Amino acid sequence: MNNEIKNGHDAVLRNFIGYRLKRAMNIFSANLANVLRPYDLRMITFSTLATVIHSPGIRLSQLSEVLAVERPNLVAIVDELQKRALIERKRDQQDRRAFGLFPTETGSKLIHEALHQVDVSEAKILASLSQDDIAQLTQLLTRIETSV
Amino acid sequence: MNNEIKNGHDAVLRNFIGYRLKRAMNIFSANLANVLRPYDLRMITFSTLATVIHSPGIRLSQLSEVLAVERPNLVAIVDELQKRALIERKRDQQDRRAFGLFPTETGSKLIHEALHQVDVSEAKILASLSQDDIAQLTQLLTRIETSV
DNA sequence: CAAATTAGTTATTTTCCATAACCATATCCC
DNA sequence: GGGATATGGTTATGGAAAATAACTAATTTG
Repeated sequence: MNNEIKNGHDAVLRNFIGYRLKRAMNIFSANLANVLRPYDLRMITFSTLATVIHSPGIRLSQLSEVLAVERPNLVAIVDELQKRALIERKRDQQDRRAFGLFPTETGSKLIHEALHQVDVSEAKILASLSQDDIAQLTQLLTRIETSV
Repeated sequence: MNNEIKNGHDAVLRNFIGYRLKRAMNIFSANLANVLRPYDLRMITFSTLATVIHSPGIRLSQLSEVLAVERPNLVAIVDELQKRALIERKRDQQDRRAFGLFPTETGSKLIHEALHQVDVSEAKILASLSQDDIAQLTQLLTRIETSV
């Protein structure tokens, strides 16, 4: 209804790119949560599993750097995924402090299905943007990311 | 150093706009936290104060809608700002359930200074983008936001 | 006027994120 | 070789953020 009026109150904040990024991101993350619910995955378990699939043998500490999650907080995530038999920890024989993380067959199937669904749902959100728009957006976001 | 190698592990996730949005947003929000620290403001107190300045007399429930924060969670925020004498609650005489929120002189000065600093710091992050790039980005983000 | 709605609040829970401290193993370097 | 130092994973803990249920006072609706 009166979306204009309501949202007008945040006119000051709308001057900030950070604010707009957050609003846009909220749409994606709310959507992501919905899409992942049937798979009993959250954003962080999804990201973790997807990364392990892409980089089998990756270590928890590497995962921590890549996903920008503190090491301690990843332990429970990895535990959970292992308990559900989606990934497994294998002792590294060269460095016996470390584990390599590997997907199981189940985990692999699950994440591929989930990835596809996430893809589909993102496409819906972005339906009003052209391919060029999306490429442009991706590029701009990448430039922001690499600017630091 | 080997940023390429490390970040390469998230190649799967990089296909998602949502992931890139989150990464970009993280840069802004980490920066924002730093800029606001000297003012003893957090993102949420900053947004609240800025909105009250722009819309004096706004109600907590309106604020809740605008900022997408649950009502109960705003109570403590407003309490805090009021305790610090940055805003005040004034009973609405037409509707005596409600309060209007108004900035104090102190609050107004503080937020204007903070807003300026945030502006400056955002500009630094966006230094490598042209004005056109920024306009383009803003427009794309707005389109995403209004697509739902 | 009774019922339903709205504004604000309290209380509580869950999740998220960060920090400190620890054990086991590996590396450094004298 | 062996002690100091660093690294990988873990435990424990606390604070901040976000969500829900339920309550009160006041207003609106029928």
